[in-house]
Amino acid sequence: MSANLRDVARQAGVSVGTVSNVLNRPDVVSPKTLERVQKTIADLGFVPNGFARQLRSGYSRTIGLVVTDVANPFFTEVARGVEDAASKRDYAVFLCNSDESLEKENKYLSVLIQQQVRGVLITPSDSKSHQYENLRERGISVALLDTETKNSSQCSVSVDDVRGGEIAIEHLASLGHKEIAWVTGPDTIPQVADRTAGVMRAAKIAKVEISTVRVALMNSAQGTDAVKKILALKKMPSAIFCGNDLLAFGVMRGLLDAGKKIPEDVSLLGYDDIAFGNSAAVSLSSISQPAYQLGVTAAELLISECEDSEDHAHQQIKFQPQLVVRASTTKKK
Amino acid sequence: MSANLRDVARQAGVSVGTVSNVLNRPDVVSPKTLERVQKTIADLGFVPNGFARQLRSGYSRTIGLVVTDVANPFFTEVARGVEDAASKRDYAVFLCNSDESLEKENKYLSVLIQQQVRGVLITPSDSKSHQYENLRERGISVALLDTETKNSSQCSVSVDDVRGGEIAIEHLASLGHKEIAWVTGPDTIPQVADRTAGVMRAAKIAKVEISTVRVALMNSAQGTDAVKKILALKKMPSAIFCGNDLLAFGVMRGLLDAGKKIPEDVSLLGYDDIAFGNSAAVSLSSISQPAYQLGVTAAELLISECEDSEDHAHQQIKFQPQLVVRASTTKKK
DNA sequence: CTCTGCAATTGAATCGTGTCAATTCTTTGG
DNA sequence: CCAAAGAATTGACACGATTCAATTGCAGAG
Repeated sequence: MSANLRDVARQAGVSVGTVSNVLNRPDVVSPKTLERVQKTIADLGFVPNGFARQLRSGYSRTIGLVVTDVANPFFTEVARGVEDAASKRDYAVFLCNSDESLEKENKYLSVLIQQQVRGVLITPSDSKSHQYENLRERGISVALLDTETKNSSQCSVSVDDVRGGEIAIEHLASLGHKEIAWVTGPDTIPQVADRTAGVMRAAKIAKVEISTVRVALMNSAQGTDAVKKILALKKMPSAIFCGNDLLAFGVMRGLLDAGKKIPEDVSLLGYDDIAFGNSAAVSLSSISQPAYQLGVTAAELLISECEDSEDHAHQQIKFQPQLVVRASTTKKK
Repeated sequence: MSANLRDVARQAGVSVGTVSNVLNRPDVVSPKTLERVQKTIADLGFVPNGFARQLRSGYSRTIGLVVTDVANPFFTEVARGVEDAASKRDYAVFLCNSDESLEKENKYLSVLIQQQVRGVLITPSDSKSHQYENLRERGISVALLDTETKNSSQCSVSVDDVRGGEIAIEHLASLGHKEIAWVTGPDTIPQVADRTAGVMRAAKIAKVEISTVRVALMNSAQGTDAVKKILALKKMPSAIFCGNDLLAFGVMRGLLDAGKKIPEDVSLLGYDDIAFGNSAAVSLSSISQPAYQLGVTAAELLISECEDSEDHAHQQIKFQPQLVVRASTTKKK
């Protein structure tokens, strides 16, 4: 059996209260007892029992992170940010993967409630879902990640996806492209909806024609599938903009297999700017997002909300995306 | 405040013990008290407090997963497998990222102990570490992931890394390469050590000369750095074998930047066969591992150990790696 | 030498549930 | 109608850390 607080107290010749103070308010303990007790703790390999702690205090030190796709490097970067920030404040993170399915998302939220997490950071897989209110009623803070919130009753950390869509089209239009394919997932995904809005707005201004090609999931395989649909369009676009980089890699592969040259025959632009981009067959131009920073900021915001829930002002933080030009986009010939 | 067991007992006019029985062993309670208590529970919206429950029972339904690099798609595949398998048995997963640092690993293990996880799945960042015994003494099961164990006192699920190293060199040797660079991380990482062993054994048999190039971390950036060292070798190798695909992508980039052609000037072989491989500048030949399967198997094994710890026989399961030839390796000219 | 005030330390009570020996209630066979 | 067995219920204690009112120790002032 592993040591508990009482064992430490006995061994160090002090009371349990003092050991507890050593752990939670070291400043009230005299330096020499502090040192002695700490040594005993180390000797016995004592680690406080989280349950007991939580039972007494009523709160856990865990948060949940729900993302739509862990296989997407963008989200692993976000997750690293969240984890580093959480770990700094001694929180542990449950990572959950919703695969863009509302059903899986709800299932994981139930699990998180059961685990009594203190807060949840979530990338919604759907724009409207009332489960979050349910969480708040149970005293679990919720912050939206990579999605902007309409109402100011919650925190959110996002990147301006509308602007991202605009930047992309502005870039392609400035290279002379007039027919552009927009390959992306369902509009129920908030980020997709926003990027689409930006695309359409910029297209109107730049007088560019957009052909939308929908896929069910935003991964590489579906990108390759999408190429068939693109080639079947009545007019072959001179540029393709993809909803994320994974899709773009799939599209790239499909195009190359079909004998198309990038960027000579068609320009290709991705979204997320994941690290693999410059190792791709054709180095991929993309819209960059501060993924790690996004994760860190969101975790800090959430934890601060958890701990000072009284005088916490909800914030909506929005980062700006940035164009990164590499080899896959070029002037229309 | 939300209702507790005592409130329910008072309201229903029974003792706390009976309410507890209603929840956990309904068969010993008489039908009519059962019904009455259940109604009271519903009326008060009572939900048992998980902390207290777990404190009393001593067990949680969580496991920890410690990997050396979440940014590596190989590990995200493994993680997906673990999560799916765990979720099927109603376990939640803490994902921790050791970044190949023993210090971070130990810190996370400590956090996991605090959270009273039921078991830990770990990819050791170092071949010798006694912390695991410590976990077992506390009743936390430990299974090794992607690493073979020497002693049979624990479960492990791994891929035959020695054989992987052999396959790689056999492949390159069969293409006529006689001087091969082996680019990899420190030998303290068990997988690296095994692959190195396989490389050396096969090299001896095939009479191939190996130049080892060490990097500190097995990521893409360090791969690019390693190219300088390769180019500085007294004799330029005709083939390069990398410890994982991320390294290989970095090396690929460095070589292309240096004006080398792949595979004409130099063949390049990776390890892990991650999904990006066929989207790379030169489609990457690699040694494939069943990552998802690895995760599923490990999680199932660990959970079965947790639940029948008495009559559980430790197993060491070993998968076989497989050669996948794409465009980056070819006959020596 | 005593008194005061502050710092350090103590340990019993507490959080909400599970357990189990003890107790009460119910049933049944004679 | 009684005794004994079996079923149902009770309630004190345990789990392990936190809290806080009470106590002890100590230095400095008078």
